[in-house]
Amino acid sequence: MDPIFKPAKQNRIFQDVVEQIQEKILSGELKAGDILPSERDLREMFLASRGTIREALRVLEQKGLIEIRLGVAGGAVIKDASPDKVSESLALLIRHQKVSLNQLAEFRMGVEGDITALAAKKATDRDIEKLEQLVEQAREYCNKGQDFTRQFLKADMKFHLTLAQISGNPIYELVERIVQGNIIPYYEAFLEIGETKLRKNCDDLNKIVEAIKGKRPEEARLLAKKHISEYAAYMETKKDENDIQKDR
Amino acid sequence: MDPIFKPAKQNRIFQDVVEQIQEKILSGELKAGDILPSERDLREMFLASRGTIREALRVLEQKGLIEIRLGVAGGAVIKDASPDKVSESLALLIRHQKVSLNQLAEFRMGVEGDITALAAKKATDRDIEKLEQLVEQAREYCNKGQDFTRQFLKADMKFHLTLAQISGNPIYELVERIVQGNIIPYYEAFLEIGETKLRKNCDDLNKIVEAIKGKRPEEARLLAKKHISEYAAYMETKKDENDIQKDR
DNA sequence: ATCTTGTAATGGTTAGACCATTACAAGATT
DNA sequence: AATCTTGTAATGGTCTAACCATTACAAGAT
Repeated sequence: MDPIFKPAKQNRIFQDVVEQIQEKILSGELKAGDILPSERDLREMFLASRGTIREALRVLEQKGLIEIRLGVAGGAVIKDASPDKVSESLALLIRHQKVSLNQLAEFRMGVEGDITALAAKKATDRDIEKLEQLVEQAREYCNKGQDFTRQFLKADMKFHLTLAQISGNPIYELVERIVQGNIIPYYEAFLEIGETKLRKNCDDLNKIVEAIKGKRPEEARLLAKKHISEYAAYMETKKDENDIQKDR
Repeated sequence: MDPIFKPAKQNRIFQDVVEQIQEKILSGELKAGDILPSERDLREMFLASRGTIREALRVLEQKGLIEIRLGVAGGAVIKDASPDKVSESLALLIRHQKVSLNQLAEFRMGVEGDITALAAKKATDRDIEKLEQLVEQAREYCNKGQDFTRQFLKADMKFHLTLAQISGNPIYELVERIVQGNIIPYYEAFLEIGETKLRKNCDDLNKIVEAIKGKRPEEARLLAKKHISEYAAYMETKKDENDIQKDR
């Protein structure tokens, strides 16, 4: 038998709906804040049943492209781009044990190094001022002792995120957000960091700022890598202690 | 008024279904290959309508946790963890945020450098053998002239992907796939690379392999960065030429 | 032994109904 | 006049019942 005819449509209808709407969003025809027609209107426009439209909306929602609002004047609102869903799926992968914390740390070492080196090249005086403020804040929490570990960690995260912003490349900012969103929850379980270690961390940050101030990218890179590396190693020992404690 | 009563359930039913099934998957109670009960059975188990069950299945499917098979003995099959969905959502973000090619190249320079340096540290004799084969193949396409640009580019991509695999860190492999999936489509529009440039590219790859063979990570890093950088710059000029041509 | 066909299970889709939530306007109260 | 209450209508959330499309498998035909 010769294949004279091509198979008639095999796609699921809701997928077609998803693609059409997604295309309009990505092309910019639909911007953040815009509201899609109501489910009943979409049903008429796509000539599909409401159930099918709703399945399409579930997919778009899960992709992070829309958000549903209830009530009159509600509906599917186009969302601004956000790294949340990337973070979510990465978190799923990690929970599936496909990626270890060590591998995440290894990746982070490379990326933070690149970010810091770039920041050292591009930082303006204003940027450096902001970094100094952040380090100052971190040191305050550090001086207040172990109880403020959480605040210190938040300041530390903010510091690295600011570096990513200074790098001027949104991809780095994105990666930083994703990594932070996935690493921190794991560490939060055992939130007790020795005071000596806290002080050491502060000194690290200070040195990094100094290197950036002096426009020495490669030195900044090495310092950042060392900072991450030691931090990860310390957390790993804490984790082991925690595991042993659990075994008892 | 005192808030004596808590608000009655406000969650959407399909979300509850998603969470219950997802939990069973992540806890390992449901393993890859297992099949969920049929929609009609799930409807009875969750005491929900089939439409609601189907909305939950759409979400789980979009998360990459299940896959739907048609026909008798079909149903929702639990999938193994895979980076596809991370890649997809990140690609969405990149398209949405309109990240520039230059920024993608800048990011790639850093990452490819890290990957190559890591590969130089970890490569086994077998790995190096494989890399040499890939370069050999690339050189063949290169010698056949411009018409084989596409094949050459594919070989070049394979080379970088292999480096990521050698690095032993799945995150790098993931990033490499994402970058390739997002960069190549942009370049494919103007697929004509000068023969001198092709040859230069081959030489680059050769040098990188040499550095890896000699276990010189930092040299390998620099070579890789230079390779990406020059490649991106060349493509940028090609792109400008193309734009001018369009304007006519 | 191989091909064909019927059967039943399962996902895909539809239509119509009703409930829950919410913005807003019209009316009631102060 | 200002504020509170209530009705109304639009919209998402859910349910039911039915039929279509795809597919594995068994029973029968060749």
